[in-house]
Amino acid sequence: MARGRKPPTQADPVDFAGLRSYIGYMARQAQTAVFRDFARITEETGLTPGEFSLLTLIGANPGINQITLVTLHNLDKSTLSLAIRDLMRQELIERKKDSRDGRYYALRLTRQGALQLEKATALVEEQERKMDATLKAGERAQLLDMLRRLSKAFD
Amino acid sequence: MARGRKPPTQADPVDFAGLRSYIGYMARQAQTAVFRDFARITEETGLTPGEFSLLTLIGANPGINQITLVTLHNLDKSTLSLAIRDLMRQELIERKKDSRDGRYYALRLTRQGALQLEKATALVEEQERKMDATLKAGERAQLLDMLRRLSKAFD
DNA sequence: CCAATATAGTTTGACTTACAAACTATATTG
DNA sequence: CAATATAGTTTGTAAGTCAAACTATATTGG
Repeated sequence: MARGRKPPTQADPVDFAGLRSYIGYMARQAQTAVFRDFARITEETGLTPGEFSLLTLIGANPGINQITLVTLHNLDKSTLSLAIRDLMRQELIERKKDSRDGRYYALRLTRQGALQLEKATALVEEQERKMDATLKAGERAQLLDMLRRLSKAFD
Repeated sequence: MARGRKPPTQADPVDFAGLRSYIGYMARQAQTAVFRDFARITEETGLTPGEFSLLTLIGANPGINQITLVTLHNLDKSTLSLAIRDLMRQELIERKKDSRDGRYYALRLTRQGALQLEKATALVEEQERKMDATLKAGERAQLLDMLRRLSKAFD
């Protein structure tokens, strides 16, 4: 073994230019790292990151409608419509027409949905602990607050 | 005007459950907010966020090859191959075979690429200043450092 | 030297996520 | 009741991603 190889990539150190001083760039790097790690959770539960947060919101707010979810997540309503359809097909959520206003659906978790959400939540908490390991005391709260402010900066 | 409407979405406050205490969730929210805002930059320069960071890296490291970019950005080499093809078609970069090892391409910005990058960089700096407006003194450096540590947590 | 193996990069196919526009259906109000 | 607004669906399109099979070039043990 061990034939036909060369130094792993570049011998010279790479110049990141200003890239690493951009919050936009670093936020993307962090976010894609988290998502790559989430693949493990997806394997075990069948839930993608987006599905996980939708189920969490529906679980905590039974009877919530799609348009509310749309504003919370800043997605297009057509995008959400497809996501909801998939969750219905997987029988993780169910819905019925609002009796007072037939334009709305009231969304709820199914028994199976609540179960899957519970499993996924445990794994997500684990993932969060892994992140905590890289943070000092108090930094988590600070980070969350800064991220919240950043999101609001572009409203 | 003003007919057939109702309260904007949900009257009751929404329960975010644990969602807002998850770094994973908040990082995604912040990142998508930044990307939505980047649309303005894309309109003016024709560059997507991914193209911007590729051009920045190529600009700062003339002669860099694709496999190095792949490891820096954690993408699949096939994904990068397509991105490079598009940048070539737009004539923002050019490449020539490494004379010592014909498997490598040496990538460089074209004159046009350097120009577009310069324009986009100015707009990105502006975007960063907008984020700074939500941060207190010293927080930017702290945030960048935490994001860097998070990325490394999942290596 | 050359066969075997490793590496750089491309092509193709599939999948995911997203948005926009046109549509259906229901509700409100002048 | 006609006009308008809102909730949600369908369809088309595009970007971004990965994986596998492929081409081409390079290295090295025997």
